Amino acid sequence: MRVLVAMSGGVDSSVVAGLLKAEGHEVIGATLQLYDHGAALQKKGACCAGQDIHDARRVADTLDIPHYVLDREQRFRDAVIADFADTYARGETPIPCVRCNQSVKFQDLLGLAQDLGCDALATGHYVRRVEGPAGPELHRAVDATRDQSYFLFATTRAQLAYCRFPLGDYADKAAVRAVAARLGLAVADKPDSQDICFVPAGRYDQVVAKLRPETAEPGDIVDMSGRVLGQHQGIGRYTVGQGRGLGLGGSEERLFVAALDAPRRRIVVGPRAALPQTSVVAGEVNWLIDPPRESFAAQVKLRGREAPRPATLIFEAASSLLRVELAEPNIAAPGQACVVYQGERVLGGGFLRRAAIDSEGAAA
RNA sequence: UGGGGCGUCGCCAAGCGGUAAGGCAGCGGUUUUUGGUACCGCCAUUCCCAGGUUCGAAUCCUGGCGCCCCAG
Repeated sequence: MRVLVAMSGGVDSSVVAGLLKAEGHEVIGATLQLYDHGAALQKKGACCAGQDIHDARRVADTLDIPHYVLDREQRFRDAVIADFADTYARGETPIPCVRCNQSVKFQDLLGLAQDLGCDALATGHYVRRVEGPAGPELHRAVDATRDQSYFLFATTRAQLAYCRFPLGDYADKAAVRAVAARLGLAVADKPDSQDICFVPAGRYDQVVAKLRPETAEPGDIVDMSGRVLGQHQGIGRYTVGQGRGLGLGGSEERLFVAALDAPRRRIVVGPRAALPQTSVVAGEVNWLIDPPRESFAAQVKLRGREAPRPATLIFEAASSLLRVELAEPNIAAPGQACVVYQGERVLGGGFLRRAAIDSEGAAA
């Protein structure tokens, strides 16, 4: 088949291109230029700009496949970076990787693939696409430590049907690197990417502040009864559940961010034990199954690095809200993803909405 | 300017003559396609200042300085 490979310039997507080529497919490589060259060059381990574009091109040359570079800076700014800042301004915590997957990757790039007459779009994500009785299913990667299914919950069923994720079955990253080496790819030993790709210096509160200055304005840090404990230097530097960076000393018990009150620029803090919630609500829900009509038991993952945990869910079709009752109370940060799993399979998910504590917890 | 109390790391706080606990904050790191969580490491040669007593004091004495409280 003819397949378009999203090549970031990193090891993973390079190996995907190499594997598909070796399997005899007609492979076309595409790399998106998403943000400023100059800034990106300062940073190691980023993707989608500068050096990475060169790396992708080198790999394409090595594999002898056509390679296209598409300038999508404007689109990326609008769909990912702006949302990133806006979300902080609302007092929530964004997941840029999900927004990026939702827009430039699985919409734009997928559209390009179709325009080029491709049969599929392949990426280097660590997830598995499993053929089930009712069509393709999205499953967690074999290597649980690298699984990226959390970031792909918003993928539509149509997108999933068209996508391929060859790395989901690999035991670990070392195995992937071994393939890169075997194929003679120059990026075999390239460091893994990490952090947010579009923030060169690793200080993204500054990036956010440039777009939404109010996120860097000082405000009160209050306890759950509204008592002022100190000052913060901008709501954009915090997320619910965070313990560091508050600068509040003197207490015996550590204090964590319980809620962000954007309108009043307040940060509500409390002891860790006061943070977990039993009920959470998610919006912008996407289902990879037929939308459930009745409540059901499953597992949910509320943060990228935690394991899915048992919960009972009910989807309100009318309001398109997913209501979740957690078996074990957990900390939920508005803006983060609430991904629904059934064992290894991703059933769907949404973005966490703010809970009552946000408006009531910090009574004046 | 009578009486009482206190001054130990940014904050809280052990120590009561034997050569500075701990917690919080902070810093660094590990982990990680989101700076959460978690975990690891670092963090007062010095105890408000100056003398003195002692082999030896943050711990005892004297004098300052600075706070706080009760009286006026």
